[in-house]
Amino acid sequence: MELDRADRKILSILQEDGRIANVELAERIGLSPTSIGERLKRLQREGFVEGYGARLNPHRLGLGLLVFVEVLLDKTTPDNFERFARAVKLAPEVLECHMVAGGFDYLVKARLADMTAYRRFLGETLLSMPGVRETRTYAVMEEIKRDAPLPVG
Amino acid sequence: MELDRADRKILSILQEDGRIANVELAERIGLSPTSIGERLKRLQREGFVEGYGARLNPHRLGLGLLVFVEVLLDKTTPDNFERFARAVKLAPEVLECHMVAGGFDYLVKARLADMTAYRRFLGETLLSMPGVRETRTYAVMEEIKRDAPLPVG
DNA sequence: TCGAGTTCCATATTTCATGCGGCTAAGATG
DNA sequence: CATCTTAGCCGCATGAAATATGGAACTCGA
Repeated sequence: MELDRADRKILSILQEDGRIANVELAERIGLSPTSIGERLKRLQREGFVEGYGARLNPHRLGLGLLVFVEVLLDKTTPDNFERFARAVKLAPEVLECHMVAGGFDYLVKARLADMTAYRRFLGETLLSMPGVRETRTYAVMEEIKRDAPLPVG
Repeated sequence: MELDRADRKILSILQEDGRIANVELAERIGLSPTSIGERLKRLQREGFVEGYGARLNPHRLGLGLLVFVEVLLDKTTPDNFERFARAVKLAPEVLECHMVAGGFDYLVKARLADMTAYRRFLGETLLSMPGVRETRTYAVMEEIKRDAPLPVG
């Protein structure tokens, strides 16, 4: 399945403004609203568009601290990985978690109110997760680039 | 400015489905569409909602490789930081970039097609950025948790 | 008790999404 | 070359939704 120029434009615009009206989207691309609607439905059916979401301001919500945590597991039992993954998915503070190749096992991205909240999170949540042996925390001092759109062009 | 239970519910639902109809949002919360509309407009005006975006599937778009890169700068000139930040914002492969406290200066998150594309990106983009002294790359083997909603409850 | 402010709602108007039928162009087939 | 088929696009009509307006109920403080 190939994407033509119009498809990419649709995806690009929708990434920036997911609530744009179909008619406006159509005139910005140069096709009729009907065509755009059909294309968009196809893009969703084919799995290019997974959904839509509001972009919230974390600082406005009292989540002023962004941290990345490198996590090392005890390698003894292999199902430690599975249990750790399950625990991570249940923690609302954790926005992302990835298994990586290299000097550690998981990279965790989390948002919290402040350092006090982070210390509690580290002790009560992260270090209490099954199989966690060691963590290294990196607190973000400045967010240079945040949630950039995927390059579709 | 305080958020009550209805506000939080609006934000929570909109994070998951940014295109939900106002009427449906209203009945899921238990208020009239008019009230929900007023609240939503206020939430945008006050900066809680910054915008809306489509969630695209990176793998479907040929961006199968997710990497995190730790970057160290030459600390000689202070405006190196500023120039590096500018360069990062212009690179479409870079989805996030944060200045961190700890063993390195910046953490970069980038999506690329594959390792070949990453090697090109590393050489032609990252290492060519002003003031970059050293990088450590961590390729993601498995995405445990991706783009979780902010906890608003 | 009175007035101001806030929150909510019902209604009306406008705007939008969507389904349907028709049109055209490109490619396949005899 | 004629014809058939398919895909993509469009206009139009209909139903649904967003939004503006006016007004009711409630809170709070003077």
